[in-house]
Amino acid sequence: MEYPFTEIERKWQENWKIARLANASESSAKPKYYVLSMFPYPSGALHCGHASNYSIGDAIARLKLMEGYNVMQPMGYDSFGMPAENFAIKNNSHPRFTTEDNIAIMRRQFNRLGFGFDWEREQSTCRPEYYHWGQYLFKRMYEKGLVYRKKSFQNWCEECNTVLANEQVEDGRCWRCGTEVIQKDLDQWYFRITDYAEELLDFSGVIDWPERVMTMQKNWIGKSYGTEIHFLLEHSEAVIPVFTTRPDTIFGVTFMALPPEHPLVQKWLADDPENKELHEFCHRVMNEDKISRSSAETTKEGVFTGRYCINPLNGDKVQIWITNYVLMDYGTGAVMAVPAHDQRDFDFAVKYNIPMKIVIQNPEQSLVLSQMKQAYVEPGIMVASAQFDGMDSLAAKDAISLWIEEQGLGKRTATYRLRDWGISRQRYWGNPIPVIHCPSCGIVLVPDEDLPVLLPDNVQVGKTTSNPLLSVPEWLNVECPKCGQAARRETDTMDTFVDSSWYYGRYTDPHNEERPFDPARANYWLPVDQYIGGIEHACMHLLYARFFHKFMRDLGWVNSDEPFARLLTQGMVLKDGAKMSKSKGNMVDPQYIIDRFGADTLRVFLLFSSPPDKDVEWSDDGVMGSFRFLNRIWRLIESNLDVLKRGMTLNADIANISPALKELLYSSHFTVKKWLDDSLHRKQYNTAIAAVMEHLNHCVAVKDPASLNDDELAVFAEACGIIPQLLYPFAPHIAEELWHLLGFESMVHEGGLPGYEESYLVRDIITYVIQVNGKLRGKLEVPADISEAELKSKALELENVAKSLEGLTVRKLIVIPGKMISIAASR
RNA sequence: GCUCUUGUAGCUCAGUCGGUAGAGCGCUUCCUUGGUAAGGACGAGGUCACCGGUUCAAAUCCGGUCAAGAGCUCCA
Repeated sequence: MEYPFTEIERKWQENWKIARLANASESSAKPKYYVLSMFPYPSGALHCGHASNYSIGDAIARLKLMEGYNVMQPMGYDSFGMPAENFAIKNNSHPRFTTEDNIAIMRRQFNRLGFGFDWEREQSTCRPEYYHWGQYLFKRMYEKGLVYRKKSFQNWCEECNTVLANEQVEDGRCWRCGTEVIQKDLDQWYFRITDYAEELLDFSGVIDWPERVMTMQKNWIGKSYGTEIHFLLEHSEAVIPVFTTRPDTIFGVTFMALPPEHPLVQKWLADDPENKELHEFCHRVMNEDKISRSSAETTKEGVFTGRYCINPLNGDKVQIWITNYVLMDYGTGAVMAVPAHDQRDFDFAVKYNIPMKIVIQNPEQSLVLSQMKQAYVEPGIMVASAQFDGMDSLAAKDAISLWIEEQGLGKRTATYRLRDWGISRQRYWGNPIPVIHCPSCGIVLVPDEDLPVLLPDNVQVGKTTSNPLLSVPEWLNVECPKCGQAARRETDTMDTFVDSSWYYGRYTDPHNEERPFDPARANYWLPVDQYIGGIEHACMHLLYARFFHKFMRDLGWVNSDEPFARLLTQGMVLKDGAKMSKSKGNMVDPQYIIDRFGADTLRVFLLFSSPPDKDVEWSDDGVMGSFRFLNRIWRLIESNLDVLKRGMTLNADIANISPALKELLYSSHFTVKKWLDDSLHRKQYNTAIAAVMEHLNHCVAVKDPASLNDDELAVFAEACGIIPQLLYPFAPHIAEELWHLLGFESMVHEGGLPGYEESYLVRDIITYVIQVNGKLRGKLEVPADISEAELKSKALELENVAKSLEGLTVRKLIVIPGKMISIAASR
């Protein structure tokens, strides 16, 4: 007989709704706990990955509910973006409709899984009530000087008429239409995230983040310390600032490497239209897509400009080359090349026959220029470096930097790998940037009272090759809010990562019509106590959200430094070792599992199969195992209901119970202790569930409970009675039903966390293991209060022990209390 | 190339302070049963990837090797 999961799950989902279990309010005497799982893109029917991720969040939410917190667990949808637009094109519909349809499907399935989401706080980023405040934030950011427009080269597809992200360029061609991608100099909107680079490196404001994620962010931001030095252009006033992390090699500079985009290069090109070689080279390099351009495999190339600059330290004349391996947007966009001590410069110098100069000698084996096969990048002894000769190169770094500063030739500084965040997208389905372009006033922000700039509905998605917004004249053409002249709206929309950078704040005050959220309400809930999501967001979403939070803090809207105090990065659901995906055809439909075995079975399977931060390997047998586990629990309690109800009214006198029941008593208390530790502190729900399984085995081992005496019955009833509580975070429906069957009027979480008695964890008979020279030689069952002397003599008397000690002298006898005796013996 | 993670039963994974190698699934045998993709009992199955070190004692600590996976990789 299968337990009636369908009725049970429907019943308790209804009861929770009536009791408003998931609806959080700020007026509570309990301490708050904000559990948040990263919101999904509304793709329609849930897949196993959703079920798995949100099972973790719900387990945490329910644990905290039991623990007595005022828990908020909201849910929403990251509904703007290309996938939604493309989905609508494919289905010949409008993204607004397809998105809302999908949301309805997902909400229904979330409810079928029994997740305790506060639907009164639901957000969807494509709704005007939400994106209104994204525009408002954009404006505040603009006012703070954190938004700017910059012309820069972008991957551009002529056919689609849009900018492509780096990952949308495949072999130099557009991923959608296959058109060759060109680089186009475009005006794009940027957020000045680099202003916060330093602070984003500091994680002292978080409580518990995976080391891995923090390392990834630190690497991504990539702070490097170095020195900025100014090289003077020969026969000119112009200065070329360079950034280097190796000031100790400055005396070895033999050429200057500039990218074609460098302003000086651009000026020379304009001044010298006849120089074909230069023009052709620059044109070719600039039109290469960024991926292959910045790949280490790309062959280094360059052209000599015929110009020189002067090394400020030794007055050397330095050739200036235009190259394809220097990036305009890192450091100062110029590299002082030291071929003898940098592999990239070495490769380039060899190819173009540029001289090299050794300025750091290998103390092990002297370098000889003509014999060098690669650059010498290790530390060494300074040579050919004027007053620094003979110094250790590591010490020379500081000495030279100091000298440069004293001479006013430059300064010590740090550079970051992190770039400003380009947020412009030439697509329809995104949040419109609230800007109007006026021929006389220039860039004018849309006044707050005119927000939100609504996305027009009457576009024909997919019918135009360019941004569909360009084809809506009544939307596009407006009066300038300042001067009233005819003006045009900005047609770029914002990167969807902007929408997801502050949604956690909107949940705290979801219906505010005056502002994104009321600081008082936000500060009640924030920071998010537990955030849950995939590690793929380590350097994107999680970094952007931290940036936004710090910005909002600087505005005085929030009083915390970090948005997410604790972070859990969950694993994926795999099948046959690979991620479940439509293209692989290895999808499992969670709805089928829910219909056939129930939501509780699915949740238990997903949580039991591995720790939350590791991947789950899908297994039909594993699902069956979870289902059987719940059925065994059901039978245990349901078939002994009358006995159990009576037993729960009794108190046990442990002097009066059999050894078997004593073991059960131990199991109850040990299991609760382990469960509390696993679920609450270690967040290892798999082992917490395994502990319940083991405990269940002990309960089931009690045959014929009706024949137990009253003291034993009390122990048995306690052992069975804790199971609903232990099950609640993972399988809440069956837990509530069993709790209810046992006669409780309340809901499980109102019973609080289960407790244990330390005194029941002490056993009065202890099994000692005896080792002789590290080998197991015997076992000894003794009372717990035995004296050490007696224990030792008993151990030595054991037949096997005595035999293995024959002819040997005991050198050492170590007693590990409560566990074992180790005897070291030799001749 | 660099960094990190993992390697334990057929499978998925536990193993806390170094102290008797464990759960679930699967498997063997048996019992129950004309509601069975069911229930119950007993059991088998491990060189803890490999080599070395520390220790009375190593899956656990240290060093090395191998294998698998992930991230970064012209960042001056």
